[in-house]
Amino acid sequence: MEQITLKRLAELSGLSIRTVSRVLKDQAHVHPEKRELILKLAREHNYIPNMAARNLRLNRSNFVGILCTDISHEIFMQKLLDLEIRLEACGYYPVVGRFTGKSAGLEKVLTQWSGIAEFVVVTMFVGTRIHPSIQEQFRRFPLTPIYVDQDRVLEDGHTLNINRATGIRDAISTLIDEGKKKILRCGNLESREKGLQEAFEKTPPERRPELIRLTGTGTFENGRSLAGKILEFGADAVFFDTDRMALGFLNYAAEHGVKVPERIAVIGFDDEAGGKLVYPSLSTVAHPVEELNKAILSIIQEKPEKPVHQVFPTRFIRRMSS
Amino acid sequence: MEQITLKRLAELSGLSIRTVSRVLKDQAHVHPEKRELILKLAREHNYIPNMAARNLRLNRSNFVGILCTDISHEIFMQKLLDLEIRLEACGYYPVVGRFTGKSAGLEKVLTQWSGIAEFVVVTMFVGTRIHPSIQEQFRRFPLTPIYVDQDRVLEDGHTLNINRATGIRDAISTLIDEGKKKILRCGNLESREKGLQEAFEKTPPERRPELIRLTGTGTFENGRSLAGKILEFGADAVFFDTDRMALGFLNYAAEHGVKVPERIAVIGFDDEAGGKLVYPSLSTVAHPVEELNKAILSIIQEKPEKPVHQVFPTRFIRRMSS
DNA sequence: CTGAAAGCGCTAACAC
DNA sequence: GTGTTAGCGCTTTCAG
Repeated sequence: MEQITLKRLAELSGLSIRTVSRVLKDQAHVHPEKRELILKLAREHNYIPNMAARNLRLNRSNFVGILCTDISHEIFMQKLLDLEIRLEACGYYPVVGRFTGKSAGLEKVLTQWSGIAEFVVVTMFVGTRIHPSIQEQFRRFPLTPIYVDQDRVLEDGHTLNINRATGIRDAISTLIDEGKKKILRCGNLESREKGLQEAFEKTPPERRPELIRLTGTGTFENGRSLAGKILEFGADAVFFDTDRMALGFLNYAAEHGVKVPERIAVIGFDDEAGGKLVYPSLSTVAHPVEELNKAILSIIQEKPEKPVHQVFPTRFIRRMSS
Repeated sequence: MEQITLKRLAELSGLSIRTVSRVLKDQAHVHPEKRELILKLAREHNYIPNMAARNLRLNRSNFVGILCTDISHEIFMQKLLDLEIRLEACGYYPVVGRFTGKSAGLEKVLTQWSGIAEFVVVTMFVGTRIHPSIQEQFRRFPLTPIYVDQDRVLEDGHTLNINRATGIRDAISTLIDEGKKKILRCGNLESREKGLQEAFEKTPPERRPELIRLTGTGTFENGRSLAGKILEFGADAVFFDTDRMALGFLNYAAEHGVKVPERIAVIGFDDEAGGKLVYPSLSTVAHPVEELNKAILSIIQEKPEKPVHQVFPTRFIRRMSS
């Protein structure tokens, strides 16, 4: 179906483009009769403005690029969903692309998005640091990056970071306050270390429980396969670096009749949806999704000259497993 | 940062736009020296073509709208992720928007997407039928809808449907073949009925198990709260209309020490990721995600004149719960 | 009140 | 080999 244009509408009505435009944008100073005529014609021909043309002319856009490692990862998903709703409320729409940290793939995406989006929200797994050459690459494009969760300030764009320590500290503190004597931490994400230490440090030495560390890859399978070992240690509480691992552990516990939290309290990190579905439901540390997205939106709307750099705290969510 | 344009590059080099364009598009017939000069200038000024302008001129686009009820729903998520990868491989990117079936919200989205995307993939929950007035609305926009899973043919666009019966029939047949005597089906989705009946009908009357029906809302909570009742019925197998419900049941079973599948076999529908995480892992019926998305891609690439109407079968995935 | 016209940044047919 | 030019569909300034 051929889309009708302003020009064509002008021809059909015998009026000028300017007048047609006035009517369709509901501006004043048009003779009522001519207005009616144009409106009628527009209706008959299903006139729909071409946003690409409008945006080009106005030098703006209503799309926001979202780059992430893997949207299927639940945390990204949660963030994306929340962000999408907020964007849409302001007439913006997310365009999504994958970014694994490779320069080649990024080049392609940014090329395709140039002139169509103005901002690109970059959310990667923590630990996947943006390489300086990638920043350099961004600088070449007319797209302003909003780096999310890079754990440091990247001067070429806006940076919104997440303080993982707060939620973890509260989680561990709760365990300590409730008298746990042997806490095991499973995983090897550096980002989980600080909160753990803070919780121990603020506890008087004589009340500090024993702390055991066990490395782990972060996957469900890994959590499941480490479960036997963790139980052997005789820990009465375990903090997993990821909900996935914690869920793997709970899976094993359910299979082997290990009582949680009676025999061992379990806390994860991420607040994935699965944590609410299992029995017992998983205590965890949640990302500051809403706060983060509000900040993203304000950047997109206000387009601040100066780079914005903010940090948002995580929070402990207690459920049944602890 | 001001983006440099072809025009400006032409001024700077003292050559014409045409020549600059030739060089930048790597076309022949340009004097090597001039080529070098332009290339140098382009590099220095970070020339990046404006896709909005290019697409406008070429009357095409590299964005595909995706409308769905709720991307956070895992099934949508799985489909979206797979589709995104396929699209990106061909230089297309998904623009996502929410669509709850309301005409007002749709109007806004379609308006913003007109001229920017050419196709809109519409995926709603089954049972949420597209109202004719919505189809009418689509017709007014220069966007071709690709209706997914509407369980019937909508003539104003392409329709790709899912045959739920195949997977469900296989699932139930397995239960029957393995000697289950009392099968309970829980849920009230009409779309789950056919496969169930097919399985019973192809079984000789004397071997047909008893069939009990129980309505259910489809949620995790609902599955959990119906568990007691289901067990009281003395069913030795239960098919849930959704994995969510099945997971709720398994959660209850784990809590109360009910052996699955020994005492009761459990099968869900949807193949959500959570089904692999629980213990015992959930047998389920999977959507034809890849096949569906391949079809979507081929429509987008080939832009067939005639509406495409296809149906894809679901399939049974056996895990530990049955 | 209304219209002519410039121009957003890019493409490409058509000259020379 | 290279330049001129006419748009894509829209907005908006400036004249009348």
